Amino acid sequence: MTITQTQALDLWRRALLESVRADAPDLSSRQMAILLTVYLTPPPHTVRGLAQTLNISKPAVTRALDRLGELGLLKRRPDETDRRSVLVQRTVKGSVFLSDFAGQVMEAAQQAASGGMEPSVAVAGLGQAAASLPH
Amino acid sequence: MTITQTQALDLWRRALLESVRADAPDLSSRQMAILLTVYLTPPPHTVRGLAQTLNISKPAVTRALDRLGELGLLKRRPDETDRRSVLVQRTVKGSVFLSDFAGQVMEAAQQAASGGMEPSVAVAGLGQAAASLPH
DNA sequence: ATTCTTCGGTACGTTACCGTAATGATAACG
DNA sequence: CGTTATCATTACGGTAACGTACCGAAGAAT
Repeated sequence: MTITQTQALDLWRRALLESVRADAPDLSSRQMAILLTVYLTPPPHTVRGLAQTLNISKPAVTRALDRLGELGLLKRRPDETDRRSVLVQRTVKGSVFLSDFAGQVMEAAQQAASGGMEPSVAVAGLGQAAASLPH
Repeated sequence: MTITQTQALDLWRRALLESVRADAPDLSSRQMAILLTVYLTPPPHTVRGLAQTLNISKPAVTRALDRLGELGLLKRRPDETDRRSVLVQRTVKGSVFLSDFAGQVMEAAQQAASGGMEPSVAVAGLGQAAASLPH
């Protein structure tokens, strides 16, 4: 899967637009990153581990888990072998949510690849401006 | 560009992770959606138009433009022909920002396609759970 | 001219998130 | 044992976002 700069941005735009339009749970970047990490990365997942992976503070992870727990997209389970720790686990609802979201991204990818409708002007401008600067 | 469910989620995860780790301007979904819409969609862009496109309130757009303006990623220019309106315009800084971001997405797409490291277990679980429910 | 409509912005109260610092519980070590 | 270290969580103050409601300015209509 190799994509152009324009395709990358248009993919992101289309998927994000769907996500914003629907007044769905509106997760923050951190919440979404945690959710995806838990579902796509081998367990176990602890608060500390997630905090390190995302490079954010532990309380931020705790609060994100609170929120994702309320929504039923994730759940906590005490670690039997070390009762200080908490293991973050997947739920059916979370799987469905991510499955739906994946569908949106896939569709966005299709449309972004097929040109959609009007990439030419805007994209050309972006390419020029960005290429003309040392950053 | 046709991708699988797993590739879609892994792409999103990897790109998002980079974005979260770097303590970059940390834009909200709406802010990002506005930014991308302005850069990838033919002008003119007005507050009201953006509000309709994203299906959010006008004040939300105004505040998002305030923020994106502070960051220099976008700017407002009064419409000469109708001085009630404001035209949202691109900036060099915004172009560079999106160009960088596109790079992250492209890289994430590469890695997601090549399997990265350990998709098997987690992904299988997701597929099963999601497929087993009527949603 | 006087209304009516439409534009973006402001005011207000609410909600949610952040990071730092402190707390409680468990484990590990002397 | 007692102490220290390591979990996650809560407390706190600050910041930023939300939506509803309202406002002044500017155009359109009569």
